[in-house]
Amino acid sequence: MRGEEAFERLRMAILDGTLPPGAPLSRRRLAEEMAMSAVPVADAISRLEGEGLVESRARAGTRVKIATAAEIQGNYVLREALETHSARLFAESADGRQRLRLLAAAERLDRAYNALGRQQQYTQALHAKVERIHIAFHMQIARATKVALFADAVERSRVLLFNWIFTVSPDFEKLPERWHRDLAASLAHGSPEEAAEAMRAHVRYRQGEVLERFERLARQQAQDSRMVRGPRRRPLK
Amino acid sequence: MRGEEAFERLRMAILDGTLPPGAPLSRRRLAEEMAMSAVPVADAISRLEGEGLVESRARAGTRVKIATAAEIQGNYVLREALETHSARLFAESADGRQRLRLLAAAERLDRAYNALGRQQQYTQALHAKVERIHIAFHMQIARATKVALFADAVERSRVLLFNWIFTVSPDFEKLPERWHRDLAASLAHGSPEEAAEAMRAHVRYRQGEVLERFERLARQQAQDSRMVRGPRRRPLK
DNA sequence: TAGTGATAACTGGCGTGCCAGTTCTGGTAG
DNA sequence: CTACCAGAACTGGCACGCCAGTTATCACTA
Repeated sequence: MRGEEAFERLRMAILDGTLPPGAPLSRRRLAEEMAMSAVPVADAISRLEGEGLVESRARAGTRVKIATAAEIQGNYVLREALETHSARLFAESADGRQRLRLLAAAERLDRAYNALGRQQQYTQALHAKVERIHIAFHMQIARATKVALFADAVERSRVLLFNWIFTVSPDFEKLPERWHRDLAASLAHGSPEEAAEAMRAHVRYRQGEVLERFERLARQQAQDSRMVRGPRRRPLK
Repeated sequence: MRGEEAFERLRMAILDGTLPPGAPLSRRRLAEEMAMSAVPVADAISRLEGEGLVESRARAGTRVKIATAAEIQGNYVLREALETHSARLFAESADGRQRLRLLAAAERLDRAYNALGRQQQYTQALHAKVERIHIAFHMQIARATKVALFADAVERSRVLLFNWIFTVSPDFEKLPERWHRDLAASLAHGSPEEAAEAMRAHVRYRQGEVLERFERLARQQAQDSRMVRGPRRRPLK
């Protein structure tokens, strides 16, 4: 029971940005914060490591995983495979009610993104909120297939990027006005092939931009740490 | 170190059929067998549970997961998504050497299946050996993409079924003579679309048969356990 | 014989504590 | 100031042992 609680709380903290990539996860400190012993915390961390959310080096600390550009790239490849099939299955077999709900969800999601684009400045809290709606939209498609194993795989792949994407702040004002509404229309009214192709374009759409931002960020951070390696290493957090 | 060892050994034992679906995994017994304490074993089991290979109920025992028909079905859906994309990427970007190697691997794999079909009787050891070649063939396609995250996802989905499939013994003599050679030819010489469609057909090929066998097996086992529930429950192992 | 129930054996969850290895800190020498 | 290094502080891996809850056993009853 306590192990489950530790797992869920840590997972949530990573996903909502409370524990950003690179944040240290000390077994003892977390155990104290959650009012339990170190054992269930260690088990939770071990499971999170299995999901790829966390990285630990024996006796040298555990931190929230910092993705490499290659891993971001890989995540997009994986998602293209999963979500393209998800779209195909949706177009093949979703019922009328599911199609209508998807169109409505796309409407809400686009509104949220457009509102984000009109904000004066970027805040992670707002970004996190909209990304949660975004993930819900895609999960609505995946879950309509009624195949739990498949929907779970889609969710895991989304969750990985969901964490990583916080380290960049996209140009929200440049996103297409009808970004998801057009996608939803293809899924709801198009053939399976059209739905799959629409989703493929959708997944690929921001891949290049995100990758480029990540690489720039990684170069910058490498340079930062090289600069401080002269006199002394900086305490990471 | 010991935890890693426990994890790998248990994983291997599940995959090669030493621990078939339903086999009990007692923390203390395994710890004794592997000459370590219960902690690393518990951690390994926890991670295996995260991968879906094992199922544990608090204070009532842990066993190797017995798949339901719905999960088998879901596994095929997931694999269709992953492997279809895998095939597409292979056709798009594999180099000449990789294509030649794939054709050769298909040749070997078909020979192994044909040999299995000529065997007088089914033995699990032989089946396991051929299935390992089978999985290696598909991983050769996935790894050619050079996308680790994606190849790992393909492997995980394969591994799940790899365990479950042992509970049925297919009609090996009815398998197509050139089952994988034709697939490999499509991947090595066809367009990305042709490759994807060939893989789709390949994945779907035995899905129906496997599912039917599983359902029949499940019904039979349910009936068995209902019969012995009259006088006394049978010790499961 | 079949059914029942007390109980012994066993299960996974977890608290405590030690260990060897890594990282951080502050004092010292140049 | 900078470079260095010894020791303090902290890290994750693991052993041990207890606990509450589940399951198997077997004498006993009808």
